[in-house]
Amino acid sequence: MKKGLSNFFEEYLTKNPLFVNKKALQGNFTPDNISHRDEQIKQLASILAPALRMEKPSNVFLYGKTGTGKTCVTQYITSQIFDLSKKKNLDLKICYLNCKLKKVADTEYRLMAELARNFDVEVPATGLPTEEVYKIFVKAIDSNEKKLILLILDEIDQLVSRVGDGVLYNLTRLNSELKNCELSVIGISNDLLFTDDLDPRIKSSLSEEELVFPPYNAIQLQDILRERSAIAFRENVIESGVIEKCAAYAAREHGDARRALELLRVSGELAERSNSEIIKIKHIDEAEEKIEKDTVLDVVKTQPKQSQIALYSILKVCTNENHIFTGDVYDYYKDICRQVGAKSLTQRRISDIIAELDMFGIIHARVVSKGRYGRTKEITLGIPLSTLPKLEETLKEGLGL
DNA sequence: CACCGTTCAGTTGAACTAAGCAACGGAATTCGG
DNA sequence: GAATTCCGTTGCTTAGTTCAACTGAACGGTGGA
Repeated sequence: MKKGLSNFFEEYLTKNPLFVNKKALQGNFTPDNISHRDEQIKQLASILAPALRMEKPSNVFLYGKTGTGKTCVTQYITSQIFDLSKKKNLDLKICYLNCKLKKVADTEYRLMAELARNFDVEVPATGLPTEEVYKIFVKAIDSNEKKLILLILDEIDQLVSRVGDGVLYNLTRLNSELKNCELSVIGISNDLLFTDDLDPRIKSSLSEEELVFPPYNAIQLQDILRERSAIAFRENVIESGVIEKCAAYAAREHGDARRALELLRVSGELAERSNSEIIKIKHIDEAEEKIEKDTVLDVVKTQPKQSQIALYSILKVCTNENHIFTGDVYDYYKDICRQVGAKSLTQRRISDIIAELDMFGIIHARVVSKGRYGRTKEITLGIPLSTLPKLEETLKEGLGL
């Protein structure tokens, strides 16, 4: 047994790996050149260029669906600016914040607290007035030397939909309060119509410039995949047609490049695991399934207990009927709570939780009117049937059922 | 048949509450002289 | 007497609750053709 294991490891090491540099396919990788985004790069670069003269660049808004390169382009440009500014000894600071992350930047207080922490100031998680946190932040950045800050707010639409646009107003107002310091905001939004229901004053001051990132088409995705795979894999390990199929998959999903890359990476991992010398088309199908399963499980595991109970109820009710509504779920939910020994929340809250689960894409909840028989949310599962058993098992385990 | 008020089962927004936390200030304790 | 520690109070955020207004199409009744 032991012998077998060490043999296995030895064999593993002598095997020719498919990957040379797996990082190139991972989400946070910023490549040296980004294809099919020349226009956006040029524009964003020229908008942000004044930073290198220590002049405040205009505020910018970037729109585009997920995986269209918004974050990638921004990070590429800002890191270049940062490098250059370092060489020239400029006091330039770049803050990147993802507003979607729960418990990090999903309220005004937490956003400011997190910003302040970026400047090495400790801010308690609660207890202070938000106004006070603003003061702390201002004090932290507005020291004697002149300074320029580029604030990148990713998924800013999430923040605004949760807490309203007052935050943005306060942010823009901040500049007038700062004496030696200037602050530019780069807002990144997945929602193209985001600014429509924004206070016009905020809109005009915050989106002085706007950039739209169109989705990639299949051909462009292929280019990107080829480029990255050239870095990531050894030569000639990809069966012909694999790239094309990956691209096609992702193009179907509104041209999401991140997804395409992940698909290719996981395909590679699966191929390697199955001792295949090359990545074959069948690995893509396996990868597709695995990604779906993994992301869902990942999201579910990190959900608070109450959400898990709610989801479990939905799952259970769903297996019996195909059209299910909030009321059914809530009844079942209360049962489960009793079984688990958890305090059951009100229906009001469950309604919100269902909406949250919908946002994660695990379920689809649609408000329907059933005429005289009321108005409710119609809930359907948003995940493939193949992941159901595993999901149910995970939930059961997490809840101790 | 077309029109219209009623009705249901939640949805949705707003005000409110409890739990945790921080800061502030005064009281109690400690300490060195 | 000064410095330090220790509560108690006040005021904040946040998650969740309570309250109440609102919703929108099917139902069922009415009236007109």
